[in-house]
Amino acid sequence: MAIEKKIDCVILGLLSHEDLTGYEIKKRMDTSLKYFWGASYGSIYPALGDLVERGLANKRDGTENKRNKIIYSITEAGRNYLKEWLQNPVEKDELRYETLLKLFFGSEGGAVQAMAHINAFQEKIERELPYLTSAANTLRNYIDTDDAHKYYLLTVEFGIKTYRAYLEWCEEAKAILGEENK
Amino acid sequence: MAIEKKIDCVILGLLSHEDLTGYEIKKRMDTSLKYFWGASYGSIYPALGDLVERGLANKRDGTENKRNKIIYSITEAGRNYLKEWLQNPVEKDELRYETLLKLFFGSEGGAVQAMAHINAFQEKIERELPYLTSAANTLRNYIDTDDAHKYYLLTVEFGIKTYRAYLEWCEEAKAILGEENK
DNA sequence: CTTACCATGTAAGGCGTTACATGATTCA
DNA sequence: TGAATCATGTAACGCCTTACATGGTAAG
Repeated sequence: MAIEKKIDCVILGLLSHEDLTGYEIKKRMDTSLKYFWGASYGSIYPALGDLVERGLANKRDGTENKRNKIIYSITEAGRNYLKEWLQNPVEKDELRYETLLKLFFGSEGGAVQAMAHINAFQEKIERELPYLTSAANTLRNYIDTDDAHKYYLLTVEFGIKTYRAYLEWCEEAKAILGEENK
Repeated sequence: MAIEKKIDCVILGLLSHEDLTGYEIKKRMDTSLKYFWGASYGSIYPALGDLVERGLANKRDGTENKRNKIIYSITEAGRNYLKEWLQNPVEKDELRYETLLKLFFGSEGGAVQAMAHINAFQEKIERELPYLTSAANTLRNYIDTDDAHKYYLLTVEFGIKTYRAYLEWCEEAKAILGEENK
């Protein structure tokens, strides 16, 4: 009943679906998980070594024509560990919106500056939203081939819904700020 | 053009509106800012000392009938520092949704368990949303008394919009998961 | 031939939480 | 009188990012 380290759980979660290298794990984080989680190599590789040491994962050599490769897979113990974490209630969801922070103190910088932050935020969201909608479409097509797809879809839908709410807010926020500039 | 530490900026931002004690700063974080930022005493008090040392804030004794109290105020240098940070583009908005993480790996734990996580999330949001809407109403009433209120309102509206999107998603997510249970 | 990508890892250092330690006051 | 709130702070420790270090391969 130890307090599970999140990085371990993320990695085990990914390994529960397929065997992966550290590099591939990082890629998954930068694509599928990037909308709600992140990690760097500096935490992934040490965590992988740790997982093997604790018997929660196995490593094997997967070198292909001289390209160095270590493939990790989940063990029975690892799967149990993952399941236990999954069972426990969520401890906390953490947000750190620097954009909101700058806006909260916006009166110090003025409306023009605040507007610029909102625009930058809006552009970022508009740039990323298409990836989410196309991911959702792909997942919907394969929803019956693997149970896991359904769960992926859930998280993607979460992203889509919140991103759309963000965009609505951007328009409203700019309207509120715009009024005083007349 | 140093890379500003966020905790410094938050504190200076709060001090830019009014003089505060460390305790009061923590309270602001736990109420007005809690929807998009957080900090503990263990980071606030050391940061305050640091700010004073660097000439960005002043401290004075504010002891009232034996109750120990140190009141901090922002200096001119502090205000400039804050303004510079406010000017710079946002570096990153960070989310760490443990709920989404557990859902992403939900196929390992099954629909019932996933549903429980969604329900817990939903209840938390439903519990907090009323505070946001009432804060928004209050702010709208005082919108003309202080320019800063407008910016506070912006962040509260962000919370309201995203929270409503969360709730919509909860219903949809449960519907998707519910189908397979028939 | 050079850019981008594949691939693994370490070291230093920053940042921040948790837990602890202490004590006054207010209110029921 | 006990609980909640006001009030300040430190120490240990954990976790993670950034930057560095290295080298192979594929594609244009």
